[in-house]
Amino acid sequence: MSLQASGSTESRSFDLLDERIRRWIWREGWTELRDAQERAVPALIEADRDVIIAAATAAGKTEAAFLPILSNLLRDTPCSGSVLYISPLKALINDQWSRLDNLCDALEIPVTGWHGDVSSGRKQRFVKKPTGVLLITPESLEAMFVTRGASLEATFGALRYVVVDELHAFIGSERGMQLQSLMRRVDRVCGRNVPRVGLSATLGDMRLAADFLRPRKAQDVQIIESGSTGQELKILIKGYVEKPPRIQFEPGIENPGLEDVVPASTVEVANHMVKVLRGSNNLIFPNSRRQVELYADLLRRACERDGYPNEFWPHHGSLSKELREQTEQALKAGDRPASAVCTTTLELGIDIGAVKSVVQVGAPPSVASLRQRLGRSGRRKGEAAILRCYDVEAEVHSGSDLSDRLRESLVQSVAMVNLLLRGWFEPPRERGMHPSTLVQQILSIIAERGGASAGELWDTLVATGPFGTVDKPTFAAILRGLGAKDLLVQEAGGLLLHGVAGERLVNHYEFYASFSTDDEFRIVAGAKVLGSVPVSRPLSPGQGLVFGGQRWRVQDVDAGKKTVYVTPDQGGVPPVFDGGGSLVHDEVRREMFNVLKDGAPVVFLDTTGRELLEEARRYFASNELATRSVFTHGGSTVLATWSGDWINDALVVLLRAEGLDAWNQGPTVSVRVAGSVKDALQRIAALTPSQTKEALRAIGNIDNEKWDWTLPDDVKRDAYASLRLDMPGAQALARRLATACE
DNA sequence: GACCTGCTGCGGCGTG
Repeated sequence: MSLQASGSTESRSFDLLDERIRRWIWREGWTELRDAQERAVPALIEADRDVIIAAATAAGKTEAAFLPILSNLLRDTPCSGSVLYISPLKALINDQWSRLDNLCDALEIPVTGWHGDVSSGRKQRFVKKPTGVLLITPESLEAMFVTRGASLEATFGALRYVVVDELHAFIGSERGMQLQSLMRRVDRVCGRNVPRVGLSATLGDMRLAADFLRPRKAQDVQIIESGSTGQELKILIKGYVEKPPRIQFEPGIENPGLEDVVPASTVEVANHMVKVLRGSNNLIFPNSRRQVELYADLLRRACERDGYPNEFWPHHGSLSKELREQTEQALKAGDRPASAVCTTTLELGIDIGAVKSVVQVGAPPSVASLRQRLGRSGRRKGEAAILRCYDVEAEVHSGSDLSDRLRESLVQSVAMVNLLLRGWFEPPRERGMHPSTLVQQILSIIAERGGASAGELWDTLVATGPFGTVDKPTFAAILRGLGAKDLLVQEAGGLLLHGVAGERLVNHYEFYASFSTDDEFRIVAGAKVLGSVPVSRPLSPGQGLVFGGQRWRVQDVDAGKKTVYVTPDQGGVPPVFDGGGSLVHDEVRREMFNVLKDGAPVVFLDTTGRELLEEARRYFASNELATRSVFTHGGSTVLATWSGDWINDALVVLLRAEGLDAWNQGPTVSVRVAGSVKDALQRIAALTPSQTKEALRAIGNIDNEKWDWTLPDDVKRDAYASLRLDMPGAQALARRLATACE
């Protein structure tokens, strides 16, 4: 048997695969191995190194990893080795289980899915005979360490590979730190470094990804990067000027429709979408759950109005699993057109079939996110990827602020598309300390091993683990803090055990996730759970509600059961959700500056968009914003920083510590008090690192991550700064701005 | 105005 490699030389990799796998490939009717697959086989088949496979979506990454991995497992009959596959999503585990089971069934290799929705019987079966492929989430793996510490050696003794899917989704977050720590702990249980395999969409900085996969040995990670497909891209940004609602809200009006109370320009956008999207599958990203509900309702109404069956389905994290699956099914089914109005829930790799175009409402949260979204479109060979953006800009009047004058949202969209076309996107932010997750891992290791010494914890988590930026005094202070809160107690011999409070924390299932979530009310209609809303945004009886793509009225709120009961009705508006907005990167703000300074026409704007950009450029030029960075506007001193939010936020913190009322206003930072700004900037530029740390004391609520409440105050402040502020950047900026004053 | 992800063990009840 032989097979062509892509590029029509004979495939040598094919010959390396197990005969049963080669037979499976023939039966599937493959005529060649894709580039990434061809290169992955020799890298993985001996299980002797760490590998990253980075390739565009749908390039066959899963098979690239598993064909050689399974070939390796098949060297023993019956199969006695195992593979640990870690995924960020339960839905992805379910998808991958179907794909792998189809292949593994014929090979007599068991495939076990293990997450919160899987029965304990199936899990038990794997523990009894731990061979084959285990598909698991980081949280379920954490639970294994906490509740099955004594049997881990038996469970993972024959482990040959650890595969991490959607690697990029983990880098830079609490969950990423947890994953790194768990992988380290797996190695320790096995008494050797188990080869790691990272799967990802093309990552910008491969060194960063390698360093995440195998800290301290990144140089030994083999990188398999499969180039872009050279796919055609079609982009259009449509500009709109906001128009007031048809009806100003008055209590007297009976049941106004949503289309009457939202800005008329929003209805215009929705109507245009219906016109161009109907009849095909699309993804619509309006940036927030509230806007998702709003557009889902407007689009559904427009279909009803025109006498078509509905083609638009909502999808976001506060919808129940049933409603989300309904939307996924509609997209996948393929028997009639369906589009999802969604948040980042549909950005990751769950299987939703082919999508014709991607629609972005308002500026995207980041270039990386825009890129990921666009990767969902035009996946069939020869099809272009299509991006449609809608930007609604405020009507400008004499009192308008700078952001409106400069058409910030539209300019940000243009800047982000420019950067996308140039191949740039935000690198993951790796500077975060995440001591909150360190606390979780300390408590977890104590559960796993039935107690641990401070030295053992230091060794596993800091010296050879992912928390390398933590120094000894900080580590000791964290342990002392845990002791003071009765989370830890120390035995006479020095062994650390859980205190009463620690025991309670670890023995509850909420312990396993490294990230925190808000308290929520469930929304229930009859016997059906529709989803949830944050407790911080209460609903009251009688209120109309748009949710899950339909209209409801609140009948009753049971605060004890934390449940809101609704019945179908007309009218109402979508609920308000909580959530942190994403931060804009320095490079995006720099590009926005260039877009405004430039006179060059932007080819992917429509007529209104071009007019709006020209307006903004005229304002930019007539106020000499290309050269002036300090000026007054509407009674405030404006510092035009054109920096990202990490620098802007840090500058605000430092100005406030100087006693000035400052706030971050997007591309600029506004400072209210004139006159003394220059002195303040000069003082800020000269601050020592310990003085900038001191300035952090002025920040109020900095409990950011799940176990921050267990941390000493200054550790918490450092953690906050490492994640959200760029102090050195802000000081350099202050120096520049000080010289620009007057 | 502002995203997302995840979760065990056991008691109680009904059914074969």
